[in-house]
Amino acid sequence: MNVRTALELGAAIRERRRQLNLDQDKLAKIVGVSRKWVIDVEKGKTRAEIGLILRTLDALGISVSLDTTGTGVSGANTPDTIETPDIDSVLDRTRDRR
Amino acid sequence: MNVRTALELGAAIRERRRQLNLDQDKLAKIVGVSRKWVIDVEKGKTRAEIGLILRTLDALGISVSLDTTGTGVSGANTPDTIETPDIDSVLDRTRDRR
DNA sequence: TTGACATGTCACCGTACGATGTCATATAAA
DNA sequence: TTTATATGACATCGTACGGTGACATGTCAA
Repeated sequence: MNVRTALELGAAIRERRRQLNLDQDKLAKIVGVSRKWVIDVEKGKTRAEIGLILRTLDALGISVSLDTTGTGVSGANTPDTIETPDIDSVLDRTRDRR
Repeated sequence: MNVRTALELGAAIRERRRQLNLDQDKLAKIVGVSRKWVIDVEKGKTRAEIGLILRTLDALGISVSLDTTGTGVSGANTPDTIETPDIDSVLDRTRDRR
């Protein structure tokens, strides 16, 4: 499953937690966070700490893998075709994702 | 590439940034964070905000995919073999990952 | 050498984190 | 009904966030 936002991440965590028959309190104790934190994260909190998120995913048996999507920001940038990244186009793709 | 810690994540971000010939300042401007933030994250900051991390990965053309690793916390938990998750074993797996 | 650039460190500040504990709804079983 | 459980909302508090701007290295080319 691909994830691009905190909302999707929260949904994945919640879904997996339920698969494992854990309630928020049990998961919180396992991960070592407060139940409030679990609630917020499952709701898609964007400012949650990455370390806690990773511990949560780990506890739920969810592996995280990264992959470079084809070209990246502005084209391949192979050694002999170095280009200055086009900041504007990047901003277009990044804009309004708050 | 699999990621389990903020340190590995930071390394991946740094590596990809360099692949794209971006300096920390350019990446910071693209993502909308300070250069200091980029420095800290690349060093493996565990308390960085997940929303900013996701925006950074997105800007770098790094896709994030989640996958449930086989059994998960305490066994399959198929509908007719529901078990109460063994918290102790989970704690064993989660312990000392600070 | 000088100059420009990339990276890292530092102090300051406003803001929000995450923990704790309590209360309010459900929902379901006794 | 009562009881237990699960989820969510709320206030409070100490701590660290992330931004800003300045300064210190290091590297590399002119």
